[in-house]
Amino acid sequence: MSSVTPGDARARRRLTNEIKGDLRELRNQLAMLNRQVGARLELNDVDMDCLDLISRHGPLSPSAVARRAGLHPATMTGILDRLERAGWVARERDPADRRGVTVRALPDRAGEMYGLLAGMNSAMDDICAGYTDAELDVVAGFLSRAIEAGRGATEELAGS
Amino acid sequence: MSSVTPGDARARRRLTNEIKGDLRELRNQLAMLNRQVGARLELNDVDMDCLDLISRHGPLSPSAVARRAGLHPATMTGILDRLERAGWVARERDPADRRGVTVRALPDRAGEMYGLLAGMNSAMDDICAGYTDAELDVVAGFLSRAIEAGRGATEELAGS
DNA sequence: CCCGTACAATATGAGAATCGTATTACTTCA
DNA sequence: TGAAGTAATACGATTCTCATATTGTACGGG
Repeated sequence: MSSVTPGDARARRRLTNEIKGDLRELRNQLAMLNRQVGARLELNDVDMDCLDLISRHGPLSPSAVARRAGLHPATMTGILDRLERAGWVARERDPADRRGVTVRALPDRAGEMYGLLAGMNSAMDDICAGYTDAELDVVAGFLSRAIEAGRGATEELAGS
Repeated sequence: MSSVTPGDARARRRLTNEIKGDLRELRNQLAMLNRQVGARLELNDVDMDCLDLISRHGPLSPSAVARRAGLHPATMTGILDRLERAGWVARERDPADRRGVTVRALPDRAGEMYGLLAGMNSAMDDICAGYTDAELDVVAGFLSRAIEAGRGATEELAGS
């Protein structure tokens, strides 16, 4: 990311708006992909989101997942019940604080989901293969920043 | 997008995987942002998705929205009832085929949602402002391709 | 022209999910 | 020790989803 070239301000504005629109469209498209995958696995929409959170951000307490996902703690109990019954996660009592529970993603069924996402996965590999290392760096940096912006905006709304 | 530089294959693989992970995380984060916005507007999660589809892809028939969103047509009736009651969309009879209905997004309440997304919006403006035109082109291209990949993967799952 | 078939949207009812509140179990601090 | 606070969950009322049935409309063949 080098310094900004002045360029044509109008064209630049258009480009920025295009990117913001694309981001919204991408979110929607990926949500639909998720819904299809979830349907195959008999997983609820929200359940997938939570499973994703648990898989990515390590063992978490139910309330931590609820906070991150913006859901009511009581709702989380139901979600975890379903995920646990279907063998996606395990609940373990926190040895340090016996009120607490930590939820851990189990590797067993992960392959099933991976299989359903294989098409998307290889499509993304193909796309990435068409870029130079430097370009991929730009994209990766952009995505990280966008995630961070999303987190910030979410917290701002959640906190007020 | 120029031709690929050989570079270090291992580092490249790592970079590609990072991007794929970021994409999943971004989806999740934006889903949470959406949930917060939806909560403020008393809009359901799915309702937001459908409203987004209708806003972006012009007037659509209920069944077309249902197909795109991967939802049952009867579910769509309920969703549109809620959206219509709250003044987000309008149903109009299709003059060409009187069995049909077309759903159109109304501009009235769009500003409310825009306001809630203002934080995210300006954060993205800031992020984009830090890139050169050429870099933004790379990002925009990448996003378009990723959307297309998502669409393809979704259709593949939906069709089978 | 009319009838049978096909299609779009919606009504209806059964099952499931969500969330506010109450409850139980445990910790922490006075 | 006991009072207050916290984590998770049980429970019930409300809401949502979806399979099926129904209504209204189009269209092609006789």
